[in-house]
Amino acid sequence: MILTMSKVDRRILKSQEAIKKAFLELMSDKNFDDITIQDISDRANVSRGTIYLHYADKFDLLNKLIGEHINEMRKICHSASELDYHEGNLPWFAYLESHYLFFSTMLASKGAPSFRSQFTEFLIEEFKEEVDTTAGKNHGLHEDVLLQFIVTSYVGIVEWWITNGMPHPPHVMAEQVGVLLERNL
Amino acid sequence: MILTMSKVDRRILKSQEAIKKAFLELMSDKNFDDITIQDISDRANVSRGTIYLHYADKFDLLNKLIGEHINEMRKICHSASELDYHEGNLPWFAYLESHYLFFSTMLASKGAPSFRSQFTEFLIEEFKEEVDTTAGKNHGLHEDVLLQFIVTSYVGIVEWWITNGMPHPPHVMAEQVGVLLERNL
DNA sequence: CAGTATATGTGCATTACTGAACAAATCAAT
DNA sequence: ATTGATTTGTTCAGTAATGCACATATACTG
Repeated sequence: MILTMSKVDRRILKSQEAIKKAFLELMSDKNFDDITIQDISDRANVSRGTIYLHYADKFDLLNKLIGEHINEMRKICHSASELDYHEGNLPWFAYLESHYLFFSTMLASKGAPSFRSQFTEFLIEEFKEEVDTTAGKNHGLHEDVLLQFIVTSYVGIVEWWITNGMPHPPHVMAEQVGVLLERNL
Repeated sequence: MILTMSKVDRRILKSQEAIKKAFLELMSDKNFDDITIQDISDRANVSRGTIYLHYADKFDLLNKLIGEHINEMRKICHSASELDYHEGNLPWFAYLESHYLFFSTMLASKGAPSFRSQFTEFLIEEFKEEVDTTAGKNHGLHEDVLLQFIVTSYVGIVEWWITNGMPHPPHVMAEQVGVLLERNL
Protein backbone atom coordinates (compact mmCIF):
# COMPACT_ATOMS: atom_id res chain seq x y z
CA MET A 1 0.00 0.00 0.00
CA ILE A 2 2.74 2.39 -1.02
CA LEU A 3 0.85 4.29 -3.64
CA THR A 4 -1.73 1.76 -4.73
CA MET A 5 -5.03 3.16 -3.56
CA SER A 6 -6.66 0.83 -6.08
CA LYS A 7 -10.21 1.26 -4.78
CA VAL A 8 -11.65 -1.58 -2.75
CA ASP A 9 -14.56 -3.53 -4.16
CA ARG A 10 -17.75 -2.00 -2.77
CA ARG A 11 -19.01 -5.48 -1.83
CA ILE A 12 -16.13 -5.78 0.62
CA LEU A 13 -16.92 -2.46 2.21
CA LYS A 14 -20.62 -3.19 2.43
CA SER A 15 -20.04 -6.57 4.01
CA GLN A 16 -17.53 -5.25 6.51
CA GLU A 17 -19.76 -2.34 7.42
CA ALA A 18 -22.71 -4.65 7.98
CA ILE A 19 -20.60 -7.01 10.08
CA LYS A 20 -19.11 -4.26 12.24
CA LYS A 21 -22.47 -2.60 12.71
CA ALA A 22 -24.10 -5.87 13.73
CA PHE A 23 -21.26 -6.65 16.09
CA LEU A 24 -21.49 -3.27 17.79
CA GLU A 25 -25.24 -3.57 18.20
CA LEU A 26 -24.84 -7.00 19.75
CA MET A 27 -22.11 -5.69 22.03
CA SER A 28 -24.45 -3.02 23.34
CA ASP A 29 -26.81 -5.51 24.90
CA LYS A 30 -24.78 -8.69 25.25
CA ASN A 31 -21.51 -9.69 26.78
CA PHE A 32 -18.70 -10.19 24.28
CA ASP A 33 -18.30 -13.80 25.37
CA ASP A 34 -21.96 -14.52 24.68
CA ILE A 35 -21.83 -13.33 21.09
CA THR A 36 -21.46 -16.06 18.49
CA ILE A 37 -20.34 -15.73 14.91
CA GLN A 38 -23.79 -16.99 13.98
CA ASP A 39 -25.38 -14.10 15.89
CA ILE A 40 -23.29 -11.65 13.95
CA SER A 41 -23.99 -13.17 10.55
CA ASP A 42 -27.72 -13.30 11.27
CA ARG A 43 -27.85 -9.69 12.34
CA ALA A 44 -25.60 -8.47 9.54
CA ASN A 45 -27.63 -10.44 7.02
CA VAL A 46 -24.48 -11.95 5.68
CA SER A 47 -23.38 -15.52 5.21
CA ARG A 48 -21.40 -16.94 8.09
CA GLY A 49 -18.60 -17.78 5.72
CA THR A 50 -18.35 -14.16 4.66
CA ILE A 51 -17.27 -13.21 8.16
CA TYR A 52 -14.37 -15.65 8.02
CA LEU A 53 -13.47 -14.09 4.69
CA HIS A 54 -12.58 -10.89 6.53
CA TYR A 55 -11.84 -11.84 10.12
CA ALA A 56 -10.12 -14.80 11.73
CA ASP A 57 -12.54 -14.87 14.66
CA LYS A 58 -14.51 -12.50 16.83
CA PHE A 59 -11.38 -11.37 18.68
CA ASP A 60 -9.85 -10.35 15.41
CA LEU A 61 -13.04 -8.50 14.55
CA LEU A 62 -12.95 -6.61 17.83
CA ASN A 63 -9.28 -5.74 17.45
CA LYS A 64 -9.67 -4.51 13.90
CA LEU A 65 -12.67 -2.43 14.91
CA ILE A 66 -10.70 -0.82 17.70
CA GLY A 67 -7.68 -0.38 15.47
CA GLU A 68 -9.66 1.46 12.84
CA HIS A 69 -11.01 3.95 15.34
CA ILE A 70 -7.60 4.53 16.86
CA ASN A 71 -6.32 5.19 13.37
CA GLU A 72 -9.09 7.68 12.66
CA MET A 73 -8.34 9.49 15.90
CA ARG A 74 -4.68 9.59 15.00
CA LYS A 75 -5.56 11.31 11.73
CA ILE A 76 -7.71 13.83 13.56
CA CYS A 77 -4.94 14.59 16.01
CA HIS A 78 -2.42 15.23 13.30
CA SER A 79 -4.67 17.35 11.15
CA ALA A 80 -5.51 19.50 14.17
CA SER A 81 -2.01 19.78 15.55
CA GLU A 82 -1.61 23.33 14.25
CA LEU A 83 -4.66 24.67 16.03
CA ASP A 84 -4.83 25.85 19.63
CA TYR A 85 -6.19 23.56 22.30
CA HIS A 86 -9.67 24.96 22.08
CA GLU A 87 -10.18 24.65 18.32
CA GLY A 88 -8.14 21.51 18.11
CA ASN A 89 -10.38 19.67 20.50
CA LEU A 90 -13.55 20.23 18.54
CA PRO A 91 -13.06 17.62 15.77
CA TRP A 92 -12.08 15.27 18.56
CA PHE A 93 -15.30 15.49 20.50
CA ALA A 94 -17.27 15.63 17.30
CA TYR A 95 -15.77 12.29 16.34
CA LEU A 96 -16.57 10.81 19.73
CA GLU A 97 -20.13 12.01 19.41
CA SER A 98 -20.61 10.68 15.88
CA HIS A 99 -19.46 7.24 17.01
CA TYR A 100 -21.28 7.28 20.28
CA LEU A 101 -22.43 3.67 19.97
CA PHE A 102 -18.87 2.48 19.59
CA PHE A 103 -17.36 4.43 22.43
CA SER A 104 -20.18 3.91 24.87
CA THR A 105 -20.06 0.19 24.20
CA MET A 106 -16.31 -0.05 24.52
CA LEU A 107 -16.17 2.01 27.68
CA ALA A 108 -19.10 0.23 29.32
CA SER A 109 -18.32 -1.76 32.45
CA LYS A 110 -18.60 -5.07 30.61
CA GLY A 111 -17.22 -3.62 27.38
CA ALA A 112 -13.82 -4.32 25.92
CA PRO A 113 -11.23 -3.95 28.68
CA SER A 114 -8.50 -3.89 26.07
CA PHE A 115 -9.88 -0.73 24.53
CA ARG A 116 -9.16 1.43 27.57
CA SER A 117 -5.50 0.50 27.57
CA GLN A 118 -5.12 0.89 23.82
CA PHE A 119 -6.82 4.24 24.07
CA THR A 120 -4.49 5.38 26.84
CA GLU A 121 -1.44 4.12 25.01
CA PHE A 122 -2.48 6.00 21.91
CA LEU A 123 -2.95 9.25 23.82
CA ILE A 124 0.45 8.97 25.48
CA GLU A 125 2.00 8.60 22.06
CA GLU A 126 0.20 11.68 20.81
CA PHE A 127 0.84 13.93 23.80
CA LYS A 128 4.49 12.96 24.05
CA GLU A 129 5.45 15.61 21.52
CA GLU A 130 3.39 18.27 23.25
CA VAL A 131 4.89 18.21 26.72
CA ASP A 132 7.91 20.31 27.48
CA THR A 133 9.55 20.14 30.89
CA THR A 134 12.67 22.03 29.90
CA ALA A 135 11.17 25.45 30.37
CA GLY A 136 8.02 27.32 31.27
CA LYS A 137 5.52 26.41 33.90
CA ASN A 138 6.46 22.75 33.80
CA HIS A 139 10.16 23.25 34.26
CA GLY A 140 11.45 20.77 36.80
CA LEU A 141 8.67 18.22 36.42
CA HIS A 142 9.39 14.69 35.24
CA GLU A 143 8.13 14.24 31.70
CA ASP A 144 6.61 10.82 32.34
CA VAL A 145 4.74 12.11 35.38
CA LEU A 146 3.26 15.07 33.57
CA LEU A 147 2.40 12.90 30.58
CA GLN A 148 0.61 10.36 32.74
CA PHE A 149 -1.24 13.14 34.54
CA ILE A 150 -2.53 14.67 31.32
CA VAL A 151 -3.48 11.44 29.61
CA THR A 152 -5.22 9.95 32.60
CA SER A 153 -7.35 13.03 33.01
CA TYR A 154 -8.16 13.10 29.32
CA VAL A 155 -9.29 9.47 29.30
CA GLY A 156 -11.27 10.12 32.44
CA ILE A 157 -13.04 13.10 30.93
CA VAL A 158 -13.91 11.22 27.77
CA GLU A 159 -15.16 8.21 29.71
CA TRP A 160 -17.28 10.39 31.96
CA TRP A 161 -18.71 12.33 29.04
CA ILE A 162 -19.64 9.24 27.07
CA THR A 163 -20.99 7.06 29.85
CA ASN A 164 -23.08 9.93 31.14
CA GLY A 165 -24.83 10.35 27.81
CA MET A 166 -22.84 13.40 26.65
CA PRO A 167 -24.36 15.97 29.04
CA HIS A 168 -22.68 18.84 27.15
CA PRO A 169 -22.40 19.39 23.40
CA PRO A 170 -19.03 18.77 21.73
CA HIS A 171 -18.12 22.45 21.36
CA VAL A 172 -18.59 23.06 25.08
CA MET A 173 -16.46 20.06 25.94
CA ALA A 174 -13.81 21.19 23.48
CA GLU A 175 -13.67 24.61 25.07
CA GLN A 176 -13.58 23.38 28.66
CA VAL A 177 -10.98 20.74 28.01
CA GLY A 178 -9.03 23.29 25.98
CA VAL A 179 -8.77 25.53 29.03
CA LEU A 180 -7.65 22.65 31.23
CA LEU A 181 -5.02 21.49 28.76
CA GLU A 182 -3.62 24.95 28.27
CA ARG A 183 -3.24 25.27 32.02
CA ASN A 184 -1.13 22.13 32.21
CA LEU A 185 0.85 22.04 29.02
CA MET B 1 -43.95 -20.56 -8.13
CA ILE B 2 -46.52 -23.23 -7.28
CA LEU B 3 -44.97 -24.51 -4.12
CA THR B 4 -41.32 -23.72 -4.71
CA MET B 5 -40.52 -21.00 -2.24
CA SER B 6 -36.86 -21.85 -2.74
CA LYS B 7 -35.51 -18.84 -0.87
CA VAL B 8 -34.07 -16.01 -2.94
CA ASP B 9 -30.38 -15.28 -2.70
CA ARG B 10 -29.95 -12.57 -0.07
CA ARG B 11 -27.70 -10.61 -2.42
CA ILE B 12 -30.66 -10.17 -4.76
CA LEU B 13 -32.87 -8.90 -1.97
CA LYS B 14 -30.23 -6.56 -0.65
CA SER B 15 -29.54 -5.09 -4.06
CA GLN B 16 -33.21 -4.63 -4.88
CA GLU B 17 -33.92 -3.07 -1.51
CA ALA B 18 -31.04 -0.64 -1.95
CA ILE B 19 -32.17 0.24 -5.46
CA LYS B 20 -35.80 0.78 -4.52
CA LYS B 21 -34.86 2.81 -1.46
CA ALA B 22 -32.54 5.01 -3.46
CA PHE B 23 -35.13 5.47 -6.16
CA LEU B 24 -37.79 6.53 -3.67
CA GLU B 25 -35.47 8.98 -1.97
CA LEU B 26 -34.60 10.52 -5.32
CA MET B 27 -38.27 10.70 -6.25
CA SER B 28 -38.98 12.66 -3.10
CA ASP B 29 -36.92 15.65 -4.22
CA LYS B 30 -36.58 15.24 -7.96
CA ASN B 31 -38.88 14.80 -10.87
CA PHE B 32 -39.07 11.29 -12.25
CA ASP B 33 -37.86 12.48 -15.63
CA ASP B 34 -34.78 14.04 -14.07
CA ILE B 35 -33.63 10.85 -12.39
CA THR B 36 -30.96 8.93 -14.23
CA ILE B 37 -29.96 5.33 -13.78
CA GLN B 38 -26.58 6.66 -12.76
CA ASP B 39 -28.20 8.68 -9.96
CA ILE B 40 -29.90 5.58 -8.66
CA SER B 41 -26.80 3.41 -8.76
CA ASP B 42 -24.75 6.10 -7.03
CA ARG B 43 -27.26 6.53 -4.25
CA ALA B 44 -27.91 2.80 -3.84
CA ASN B 45 -24.16 2.15 -3.81
CA VAL B 46 -24.62 -0.48 -6.45
CA SER B 47 -23.04 -0.98 -9.83
CA ARG B 48 -25.02 0.49 -12.68
CA GLY B 49 -25.08 -2.90 -14.33
CA THR B 50 -26.71 -4.43 -11.28
CA ILE B 51 -29.78 -2.29 -11.87
CA TYR B 52 -30.16 -3.67 -15.39
CA LEU B 53 -29.86 -7.14 -13.88
CA HIS B 54 -33.19 -6.58 -12.15
CA TYR B 55 -35.00 -3.91 -14.12
CA ALA B 56 -35.28 -3.13 -17.80
CA ASP B 57 -35.26 0.62 -17.22
CA LYS B 58 -36.49 3.16 -14.71
CA PHE B 59 -40.08 2.77 -15.90
CA ASP B 60 -39.90 -0.92 -15.15
CA LEU B 61 -38.47 -0.11 -11.75
CA LEU B 62 -41.33 2.26 -10.98
CA ASN B 63 -43.94 -0.23 -12.17
CA LYS B 64 -42.51 -3.09 -10.15
CA LEU B 65 -42.31 -0.89 -7.08
CA ILE B 66 -45.95 0.07 -7.45
CA GLY B 67 -46.93 -3.50 -8.21
CA GLU B 68 -45.32 -4.82 -5.06
CA HIS B 69 -47.18 -2.35 -2.87
CA ILE B 70 -50.47 -3.11 -4.58
CA ASN B 71 -49.82 -6.77 -3.92
CA GLU B 72 -49.10 -6.14 -0.26
CA MET B 73 -52.30 -4.16 0.07
CA ARG B 74 -54.20 -6.97 -1.60
CA LYS B 75 -52.89 -9.38 1.00
CA ILE B 76 -53.92 -7.04 3.79
CA CYS B 77 -57.41 -6.68 2.37
CA HIS B 78 -57.91 -10.43 2.14
CA SER B 79 -56.55 -11.20 5.57
CA ALA B 80 -58.83 -8.55 7.08
CA SER B 81 -61.94 -9.41 5.12
CA GLU B 82 -63.50 -11.19 8.09
CA LEU B 83 -63.26 -8.21 10.39
CA ASP B 84 -65.73 -5.34 10.64
CA TYR B 85 -64.98 -2.07 8.88
CA HIS B 86 -63.42 -0.53 11.94
CA GLU B 87 -60.98 -3.28 12.83
CA GLY B 88 -60.40 -4.16 9.22
CA ASN B 89 -59.19 -0.68 8.39
CA LEU B 90 -56.46 -0.60 11.00
CA PRO B 91 -53.83 -2.76 9.24
CA TRP B 92 -54.61 -0.72 6.18
CA PHE B 93 -53.71 2.64 7.63
CA ALA B 94 -50.86 1.09 9.54
CA TYR B 95 -49.42 -0.06 6.23
CA LEU B 96 -49.86 3.36 4.69
CA GLU B 97 -48.10 4.91 7.66
CA SER B 98 -45.19 2.48 7.62
CA HIS B 99 -44.58 3.25 3.96
CA TYR B 100 -45.18 6.94 4.22
CA LEU B 101 -42.26 7.84 1.99
CA PHE B 102 -43.62 5.71 -0.81
CA PHE B 103 -47.19 6.93 -0.68
CA SER B 104 -46.39 10.57 -0.14
CA THR B 105 -44.00 10.46 -3.07
CA MET B 106 -46.42 8.67 -5.36
CA LEU B 107 -49.33 10.91 -4.47
CA ALA B 108 -47.34 14.13 -4.71
CA SER B 109 -48.36 16.55 -7.45
CA LYS B 110 -45.35 15.64 -9.58
CA GLY B 111 -45.33 12.04 -8.43
CA ALA B 112 -46.34 9.05 -10.49
CA PRO B 113 -49.65 9.80 -12.20
CA SER B 114 -50.01 6.12 -13.03
CA PHE B 115 -50.11 5.19 -9.37
CA ARG B 116 -53.37 6.97 -8.68
CA SER B 117 -55.17 5.08 -11.40
CA GLN B 118 -53.65 1.74 -10.44
CA PHE B 119 -54.60 2.42 -6.86
CA THR B 120 -58.17 3.22 -7.82
CA GLU B 121 -58.43 0.20 -10.06
CA PHE B 122 -57.21 -2.02 -7.26
CA LEU B 123 -59.74 -0.65 -4.81
CA ILE B 124 -62.61 -1.13 -7.25
CA GLU B 125 -61.58 -4.74 -7.59
CA GLU B 126 -61.53 -5.20 -3.85
CA PHE B 127 -64.77 -3.41 -3.04
CA LYS B 128 -66.68 -5.09 -5.84
CA GLU B 129 -67.44 -8.07 -3.63
CA GLU B 130 -68.56 -5.89 -0.75
CA VAL B 131 -71.31 -3.86 -2.39
CA ASP B 132 -74.83 -5.22 -2.49
CA THR B 133 -77.54 -3.30 -4.28
CA THR B 134 -80.08 -6.13 -4.21
CA ALA B 135 -81.30 -5.37 -0.72
CA GLY B 136 -80.85 -3.13 2.29
CA LYS B 137 -80.10 0.53 2.30
CA ASN B 138 -78.60 0.47 -1.17
CA HIS B 139 -81.47 -1.29 -2.89
CA GLY B 140 -82.24 0.46 -6.14
CA LEU B 141 -78.82 1.99 -6.64
CA HIS B 142 -76.65 1.12 -9.64
CA GLU B 143 -73.74 -1.01 -8.52
CA ASP B 144 -71.17 0.82 -10.63
CA VAL B 145 -72.32 4.18 -9.28
CA LEU B 146 -72.11 3.10 -5.66
CA LEU B 147 -68.75 1.43 -6.27
CA GLN B 148 -67.31 4.55 -7.85
CA PHE B 149 -68.66 6.67 -5.01
CA ILE B 150 -67.02 4.51 -2.34
CA VAL B 151 -63.69 4.10 -4.07
CA THR B 152 -63.33 7.73 -5.02
CA SER B 153 -63.93 8.83 -1.45
CA TYR B 154 -61.52 6.24 -0.13
CA VAL B 155 -58.76 7.37 -2.47
CA GLY B 156 -59.51 10.93 -1.58
CA ILE B 157 -59.29 10.28 2.13
CA VAL B 158 -55.99 8.45 1.78
CA GLU B 159 -54.55 11.14 -0.43
CA TRP B 160 -55.60 13.86 1.98
CA TRP B 161 -54.27 11.99 5.00
CA ILE B 162 -50.90 11.32 3.41
CA THR B 163 -50.26 14.65 1.74
CA ASN B 164 -51.24 16.48 4.93
CA GLY B 165 -48.64 14.65 6.95
CA MET B 166 -50.99 12.18 8.61
CA PRO B 167 -52.74 14.62 10.98
CA HIS B 168 -54.43 11.75 12.84
CA PRO B 169 -52.95 8.44 13.98
CA PRO B 170 -53.86 5.28 12.02
CA HIS B 171 -56.31 3.96 14.60
CA VAL B 172 -58.33 7.17 14.53
CA MET B 173 -58.44 7.11 10.74
CA ALA B 174 -59.46 3.46 10.79
CA GLU B 175 -62.31 4.22 13.13
CA GLN B 176 -63.57 7.29 11.28
CA VAL B 177 -63.38 5.67 7.87
CA GLY B 178 -64.98 2.57 9.35
CA VAL B 179 -68.02 4.62 10.35
CA LEU B 180 -68.24 6.20 6.90
CA LEU B 181 -67.95 2.88 5.10
CA GLU B 182 -70.56 1.21 7.28
CA ARG B 183 -72.93 4.03 6.48
CA ASN B 184 -72.59 3.45 2.75
CA LEU B 185 -72.12 -0.26 2.34
C1' DC C 1 -24.63 22.91 -37.90
C1' DA C 2 -20.72 20.37 -35.81
C1' DG C 3 -18.80 18.99 -31.67
C1' DT C 4 -18.76 17.67 -26.99
C1' DA C 5 -20.60 15.78 -23.20
C1' DT C 6 -23.64 12.80 -20.73
C1' DA C 7 -26.84 8.77 -20.43
C1' DT C 8 -28.17 4.38 -22.00
C1' DG C 9 -28.17 -0.56 -22.66
C1' DT C 10 -25.36 -4.78 -23.47
C1' DG C 11 -21.49 -8.12 -23.13
C1' DC C 12 -17.84 -10.17 -20.57
C1' DA C 13 -14.04 -11.68 -17.53
C1' DT C 14 -13.16 -11.29 -12.73
C1' DT C 15 -14.34 -11.19 -7.94
C1' DA C 16 -16.89 -11.56 -3.62
C1' DC C 17 -20.68 -13.70 -1.53
C1' DT C 18 -23.46 -17.70 -0.87
C1' DG C 19 -25.21 -22.05 1.06
C1' DA C 20 -24.07 -26.42 2.09
C1' DA C 21 -21.34 -29.87 3.84
C1' DC C 22 -17.83 -31.40 6.90
C1' DA C 23 -14.86 -32.58 11.02
C1' DA C 24 -13.36 -30.81 15.21
C1' DA C 25 -14.03 -28.35 19.33
C1' DT C 26 -16.88 -26.66 23.07
C1' DC C 27 -20.71 -26.76 25.99
C1' DA C 28 -24.87 -28.67 28.90
C1' DA C 29 -27.04 -31.68 31.46
C1' DT C 30 -27.79 -35.99 32.76
C1' DA D 1 -17.99 -40.00 31.79
C1' DT D 2 -21.22 -40.03 27.84
C1' DT D 3 -24.31 -38.49 25.43
C1' DG D 4 -26.45 -34.73 22.38
C1' DA D 5 -26.56 -30.11 20.77
C1' DT D 6 -24.05 -25.90 19.36
C1' DT D 7 -20.50 -23.52 17.69
C1' DT D 8 -16.48 -23.28 15.14
C1' DG D 9 -13.39 -22.98 11.24
C1' DT D 10 -12.63 -24.73 6.54
C1' DT D 11 -13.58 -26.22 1.84
C1' DC D 12 -15.94 -25.87 -2.54
C1' DA D 13 -18.90 -25.39 -6.52
C1' DG D 14 -22.38 -22.17 -7.98
C1' DT D 15 -24.14 -17.49 -8.42
C1' DA D 16 -24.80 -12.49 -8.16
C1' DA D 17 -22.35 -8.26 -8.33
C1' DT D 18 -18.60 -5.67 -10.12
C1' DG D 19 -15.97 -2.72 -13.25
C1' DC D 20 -14.87 -1.91 -17.71
C1' DA D 21 -15.43 -1.41 -22.57
C1' DC D 22 -18.25 -0.49 -26.39
C1' DA D 23 -21.74 1.26 -29.42
C1' DT D 24 -25.71 4.02 -29.52
C1' DA D 25 -28.69 7.61 -28.33
C1' DT D 26 -29.82 11.92 -26.36
C1' DA D 27 -28.98 16.39 -24.72
C1' DC D 28 -26.17 20.67 -24.44
C1' DT D 29 -23.20 24.49 -26.47
C1' DG D 30 -20.52 27.34 -29.32
